[in-house]
Amino acid sequence: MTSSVAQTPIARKISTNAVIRTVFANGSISRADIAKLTGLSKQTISDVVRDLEDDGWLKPVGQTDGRPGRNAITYEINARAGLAVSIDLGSTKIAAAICDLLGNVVAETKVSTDPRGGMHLVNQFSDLIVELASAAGTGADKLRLVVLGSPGVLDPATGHINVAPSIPGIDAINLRQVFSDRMGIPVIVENDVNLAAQGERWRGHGIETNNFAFVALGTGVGMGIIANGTLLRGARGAAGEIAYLPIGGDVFDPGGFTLGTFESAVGSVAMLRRYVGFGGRNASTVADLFAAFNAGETSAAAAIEETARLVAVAIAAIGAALDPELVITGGSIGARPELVNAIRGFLPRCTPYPPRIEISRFGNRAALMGGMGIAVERMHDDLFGVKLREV
Amino acid sequence: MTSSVAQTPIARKISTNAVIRTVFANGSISRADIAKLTGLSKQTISDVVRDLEDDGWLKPVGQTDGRPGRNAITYEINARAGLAVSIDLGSTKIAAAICDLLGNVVAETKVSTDPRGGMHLVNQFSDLIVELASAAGTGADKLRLVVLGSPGVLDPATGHINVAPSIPGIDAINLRQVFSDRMGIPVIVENDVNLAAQGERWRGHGIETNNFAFVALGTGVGMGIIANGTLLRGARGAAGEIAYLPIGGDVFDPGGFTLGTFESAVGSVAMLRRYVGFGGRNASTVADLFAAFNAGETSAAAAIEETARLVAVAIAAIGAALDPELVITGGSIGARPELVNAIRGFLPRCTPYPPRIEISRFGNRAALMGGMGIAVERMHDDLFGVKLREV
DNA sequence: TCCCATTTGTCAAGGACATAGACAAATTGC
DNA sequence: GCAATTTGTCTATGTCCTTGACAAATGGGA
Repeated sequence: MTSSVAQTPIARKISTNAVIRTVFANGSISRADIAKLTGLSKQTISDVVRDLEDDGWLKPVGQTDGRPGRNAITYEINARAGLAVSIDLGSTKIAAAICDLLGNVVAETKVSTDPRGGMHLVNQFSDLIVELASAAGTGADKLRLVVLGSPGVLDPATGHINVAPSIPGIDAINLRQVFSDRMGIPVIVENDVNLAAQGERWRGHGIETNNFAFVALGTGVGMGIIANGTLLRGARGAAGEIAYLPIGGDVFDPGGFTLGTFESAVGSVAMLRRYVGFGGRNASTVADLFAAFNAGETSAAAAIEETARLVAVAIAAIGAALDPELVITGGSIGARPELVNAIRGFLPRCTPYPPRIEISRFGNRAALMGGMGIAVERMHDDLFGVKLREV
Repeated sequence: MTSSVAQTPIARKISTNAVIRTVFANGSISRADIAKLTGLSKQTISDVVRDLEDDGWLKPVGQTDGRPGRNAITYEINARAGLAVSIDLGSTKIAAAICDLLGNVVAETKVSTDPRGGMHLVNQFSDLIVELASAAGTGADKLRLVVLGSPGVLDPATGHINVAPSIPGIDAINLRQVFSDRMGIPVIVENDVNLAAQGERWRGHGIETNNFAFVALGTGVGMGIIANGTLLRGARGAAGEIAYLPIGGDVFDPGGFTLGTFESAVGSVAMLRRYVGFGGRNASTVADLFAAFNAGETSAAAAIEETARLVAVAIAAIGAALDPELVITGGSIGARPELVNAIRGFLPRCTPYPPRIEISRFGNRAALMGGMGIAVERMHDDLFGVKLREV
């Protein structure tokens, strides 16, 4: 009788959520306008905004001016009220950034990966975060979340990395758990190519597309799939593992098991082997090969063309299975316009409805961007999400 | 001031939804137990149940007995309060059924498809529905929804059928619109293989699996994909159109454009051609071919084995792209255990993580089941769903 | 300069919905 | 027959939202 505990938090949550979303969508806005846009009453908006301001989520930012009538106080999101970390773990480099509630990058850095792997990486991440937080003028205790992109196949339930050939010792520990315990905040681990797809979805070519695929071509190959607007992970987290596509070789050859038939046919090693096979002698790296191509060398052209042909067939297969509207390419090979143009040439000859092909908007920052996108989305959910009780 | 209009329907909607879900999940149940399970107060449950009973959604059904304390009145869903129609349109047969809110079939029938196609089919559907409603002891006006499964590629937004080679004149009209106007209730049009996948998801092998594919093998081939627990349609509704997979032939051969490379290689026509090529002479239909196989004929065995090999490669490709936990096969060829056993033999030799393979639980009723599953789900959503206003 | 239309934001009253606790009614078991 | 138990209603109370009135603030024109 003294005081009821929490009777109907749901109605206020819904209102709060509506207010926050409106402010996110409209930037600096007055309470009167929020009321008009949400359809809620002025009174309710005033109450909700007061609470949000008291808790630091909104801040008054100015006044309307120049129109008849009393000036309104305008409010906007206090972006610094929520900060999160995105880390892209690569075999040679680690990129990391801190972003705020609006997705603004407030600090970013890049270092060499500790070659000892395993727990040493956790230490490295931890140091990196402290350093970034300091650069952002805040404490590590203000961070709410870490999103970590890593190569390898991840168990979607636990975030445990099952196969990560290029990072030593990382499949031996439960990276998500260990790292989360160390930092004291939630850690989300996601495949780096999946993150790249999310990055394009968030602020890249996929921003208006609910069905697309991000295809990474480099030393290895991989794919991130956005279908119905959300990321596809598959039953064991191995969706998009196109290394194993039965294209470019004999799938019944047991050699394809370990390396993957398609990866063996279009990875950088295969491309260079192909170049040598065609008589090329002036390239020991993929960059060299493309330089040779641009210098007019026919063996380089042949190597690129054959690779493009196989990639086009793979995209045709993906198109038949998933019907994407768009395929975004990235990675050291996939980001080369020379290759992509060749793919564009082959595609209409092997599939009746070729998807559009674009090169990643973010280059090698795509995964980092995706991590930030997920972090922002997750922060919004945690802070303002309306969760209905499951019965 | 006279009376407020509809201030906070959301709280009551949430409570109502919780009650309905609890009754669905638990069957015959007392108000006191609903209160315990939902965590809502007895008072609220009594109010909500009274409203639901007044509107005909719940009905009292008995009393508890044998335990100490006052006996409780138990309630259950009034299944007949919502009826819907599922229709599976095939090139030769139309199957149709009426089901109630709980998914019970209350009337079912099967007739030959009107060969004139087009508008004649709408007439046929309409007559069929009146007849079924009468058999179910109700009027057609009690029906809330029709789900229609059809071959062909459907525009996910409009439900318009773009390509349906086996049904004449059906791509010339907006079937969903015309049929819906005729019946005066919403019509959902969905690809038949997608519906089959939904059927397995609802009450078949996919009931506990969030990531699986239904592969239909017969005169044509097709696939329905359930990923993250929901159906994948793709950008143009063509997800799962594995007829065009670059497997079993040269994808750069323009002939594959119209028929589809994979379909040309494993459809029933290809299978019979292959049988003849191996010297077989005793089969003019696929059923004959399997009979010949079971009689020990080697050319039949060879034809089946080669088909199984190609299907296994296709499943490997699908596995690489989607990582399903399970592949369910159906269709006149895909439902044959002889073929599926052969596929199971090939699969581990061409992919490192072969998915489980099962034959459809419902045979040629899978699409009809899927339509009922969608209808039931949609009725629940319409009747008791909690929709938050989008800002 | 003054007044008026316009807009903002608060106040006050009232309704819908939920909760908690008291209590009557119904039932079993000793 | 009585105690224990369970059901379901009644009463009181609190939160949240809405509506309409109203004060405060502002620009524009007479």
